[in-house]
Amino acid sequence: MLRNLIKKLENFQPCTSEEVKALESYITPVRILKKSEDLIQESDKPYEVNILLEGWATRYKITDAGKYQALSFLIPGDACDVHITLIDRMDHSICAVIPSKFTSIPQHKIEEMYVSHPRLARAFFWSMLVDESTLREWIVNIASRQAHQRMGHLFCELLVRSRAAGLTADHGFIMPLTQQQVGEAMGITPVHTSRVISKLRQEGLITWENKFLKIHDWNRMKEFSDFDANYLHLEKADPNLTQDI
Amino acid sequence: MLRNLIKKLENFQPCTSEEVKALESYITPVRILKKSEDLIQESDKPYEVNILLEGWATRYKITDAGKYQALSFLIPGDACDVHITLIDRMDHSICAVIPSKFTSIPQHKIEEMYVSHPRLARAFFWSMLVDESTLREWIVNIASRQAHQRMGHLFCELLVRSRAAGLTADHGFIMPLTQQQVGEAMGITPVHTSRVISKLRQEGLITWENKFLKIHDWNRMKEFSDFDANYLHLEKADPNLTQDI
DNA sequence: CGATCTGTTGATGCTCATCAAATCCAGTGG
DNA sequence: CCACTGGATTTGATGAGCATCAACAGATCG
Repeated sequence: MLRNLIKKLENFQPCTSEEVKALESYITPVRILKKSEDLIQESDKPYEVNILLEGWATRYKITDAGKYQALSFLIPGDACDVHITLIDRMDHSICAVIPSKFTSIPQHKIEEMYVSHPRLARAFFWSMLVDESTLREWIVNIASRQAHQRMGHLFCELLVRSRAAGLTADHGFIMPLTQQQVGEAMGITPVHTSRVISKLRQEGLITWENKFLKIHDWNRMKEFSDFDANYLHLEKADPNLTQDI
Repeated sequence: MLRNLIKKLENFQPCTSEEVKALESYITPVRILKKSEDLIQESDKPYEVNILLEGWATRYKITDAGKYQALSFLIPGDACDVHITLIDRMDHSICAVIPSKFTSIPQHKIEEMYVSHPRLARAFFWSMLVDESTLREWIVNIASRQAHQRMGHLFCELLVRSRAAGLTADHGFIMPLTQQQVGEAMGITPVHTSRVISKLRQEGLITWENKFLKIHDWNRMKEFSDFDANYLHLEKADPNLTQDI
């Protein structure tokens, strides 16, 4: 059940079977969310560290002007910040983009983990650093690249992360987002998103059908999108994750 | 010497004199950086948690296309991620924008802190969550607000953070950045930055002279900029920090 | 006190938003 | 099984926001 999470953490360091067991003992019963249902909302008090088991989710905020802004996408194995319970109110919401299954680790189990399994705790800290690094790269992406590159960059990221979570091994992966949703992440309108994607298709860089996205020429796509996976901190992971295999 | 850092951490929870002493015992000798000198560069291995004592700094990245993108500004009292030493290579650089003084806490002292002063460690974790939240708000700011609001929002943030670090108490604060530098953060050119700022001045929202920025009408500025300080997580701090005092 | 950095202003063009309408598709109910 | 419905995507036309190029004024500094 925690397959993808463990696969992901093992990109930082191997997990012993004992650690896996400990992790399994921490988690709460599965919570199932329908499409478009919020897991937690801005201004809610967080009591546990959520983990996505199946499905896809998005972190988002809505501005006063009513604009919806996606902040990151969660894929199976992604966990929220281990220290999140320190804050009183969420500063953003998390929503299931398709029917999804979540579990969580309650606050007191986290503290138990610090003490009894510091190695495991470190793996979660690493994961948190990667999340933070990813936010920085999104700022770079949105602030300083044009829409075409920006979109390509997002697709590269999602491919590498899907590989790192053991969801795919080649250049295609399941991406159950609508064009509008990827546009909301990159700060462009659905209309422009459509134009950008049709351009990527014309260039022969991707195909995207039936929720399945395939990157045709990884090296050309990386160059086109100015993508460098350094920010995902997979230094200790299988180099194939970020290469043209 | 750690005055601003302690002031900042106390917005989360009070520090005992014993904790202050412990913190002081952890830190390394002061390192002085000249203007435009890098504290650490992308791809360097981090060995310690840096803390800015005096001056200003910026986190930044440079894209393949040669575009410089600022990712956040550091003011006195700001610390880098407590877990940063877990990663092998920095994903961004940090540069002094004016002559600045830094100190740091070495990796092994951090681990010592986890054990001997968990309360202190928690305050650092909180600070890290705020940094992450701030990155998310920057994404919202850059992706979904226009340049005028974006700039106003940045100024609001810097004022509240300056107050939270005990650097100012009213509506003015020292901001030693050039227009180009704030533009680099907001993803706009120096030319457009100049136009945006002259508009903010015309509207009577700010004055900015001799590195001193003053916000005239806090409530009007907040509304203009769609600024809501929730993301800085000052829930337990003095409410005046975010109000029109 | 020249040289360089910083800020200002004007003119022009590109990127992307907005408005509008048509097509395609999945899901629903009869 | 088919007609209906609402969402998702596509395409076209127009305009706003910001980039870019250029020139100049003011500030800063060795």
